[in-house]
Amino acid sequence: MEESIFQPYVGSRPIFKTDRDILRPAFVPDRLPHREDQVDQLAQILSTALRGERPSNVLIFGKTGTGKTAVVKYIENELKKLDGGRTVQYVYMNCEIVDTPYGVLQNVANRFVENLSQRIPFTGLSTDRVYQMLVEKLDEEKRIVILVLDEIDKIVTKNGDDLLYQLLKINDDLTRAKVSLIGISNDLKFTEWLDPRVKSRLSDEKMVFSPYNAEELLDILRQRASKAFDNGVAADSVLALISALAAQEHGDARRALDLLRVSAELAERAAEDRITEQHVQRAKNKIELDTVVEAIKSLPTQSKLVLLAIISNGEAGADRMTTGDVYGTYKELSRKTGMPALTQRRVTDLISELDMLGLVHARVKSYGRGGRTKEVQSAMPFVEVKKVLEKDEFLAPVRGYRPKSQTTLI
DNA sequence: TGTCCACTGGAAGGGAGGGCTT
DNA sequence: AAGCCCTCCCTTCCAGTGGACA
Repeated sequence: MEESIFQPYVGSRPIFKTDRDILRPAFVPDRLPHREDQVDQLAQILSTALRGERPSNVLIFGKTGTGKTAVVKYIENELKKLDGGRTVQYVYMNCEIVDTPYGVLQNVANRFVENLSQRIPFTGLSTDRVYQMLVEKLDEEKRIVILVLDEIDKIVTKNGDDLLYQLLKINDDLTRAKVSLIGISNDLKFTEWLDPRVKSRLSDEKMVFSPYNAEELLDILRQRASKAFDNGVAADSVLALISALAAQEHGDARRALDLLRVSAELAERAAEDRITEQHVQRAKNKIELDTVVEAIKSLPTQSKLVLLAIISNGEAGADRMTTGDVYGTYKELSRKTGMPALTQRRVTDLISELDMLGLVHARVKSYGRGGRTKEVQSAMPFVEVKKVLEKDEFLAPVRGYRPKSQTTLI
């Protein structure tokens, strides 16, 4: 045991006092700084549930990392303390992960099924059947169900508001149970997509979470740091730097906490006993790179091919290009790799997806007589992207590919 | 002022893949 | 086994269009 590769790491004093989960965004602390008002407001709305009445539906708006989910989960914990989950039941559902009507109904219903064999399968039944099963399950007991739909805009933009309409009037089909909805969205304008009836029913109560400013972020960090670290590990100046950085990114507390956690991990790995500003800078770069690398890695092969086409054109000197240019190179690449080539229509969708992931910039532009098309540009350094893309086996045949200086690349 | 390009992006639908029901 | 259902990924078809140029 004396000579071990672990030696350098076991000797050093760990930086984290306890569990590093304290710094994860999903952790719900026993106090939410600068969200006291929202907590009060939501508690007031939901308190009717404790009297056995159905609370109003609530719509919560706010950008990422403004504490929406934290407040909702905090209230869930508090309700449980009081009620023990007997009459009030909370169901949390993230509609970005479960984003089909069938999926939502199936998931919610399964929360009320203990017997594994009675669980509703993830496919096979009609949506109406699943809805009926959900109604039956809910109505088995007299209870108030608070259904939280996080990222509710995702399900509306993809599938329309039929599901919401159905859920909003589910109480007509229930005799013993009652359901309230809490919708969480980071898109203020998403209600514009909704049918007016759905809109008014869903937003009995509205709450808006504004972004944290740097001082508020600092308070949050201080609170968490004092739990996660011993005194002196995370100096106030370091925390201030982190909150300043996160405040620039529209006051995202999740970002701030990630930065602090990764900074601490870097410090720990370097066997240092305190976090320095260098650690923070490095953590910032690491997080940014990791996010991009992860996004590219998890792309389907066809999207990778499209991305590679954009990068290749870029390397060939065409900084900006049209959809047609991308498609030309893409077709060439798919021929060389032996992948079936998708239609241009499909490829434009893939380009838009890459745009939404922030990997490329694409905006529609008119060149007058030259037509109207997307102008596409890589948003990332070519080398970095290529490094990741080249790890994909399917793309092996086109390693080192350069497009013919053909196209009319702008 | 009108033309006309190179697409855009919506709509509809097909079919493969999963799996229930009878 | 035949008949359904739901979702995902795509294709086909196509009306619509911003703006440089004639």
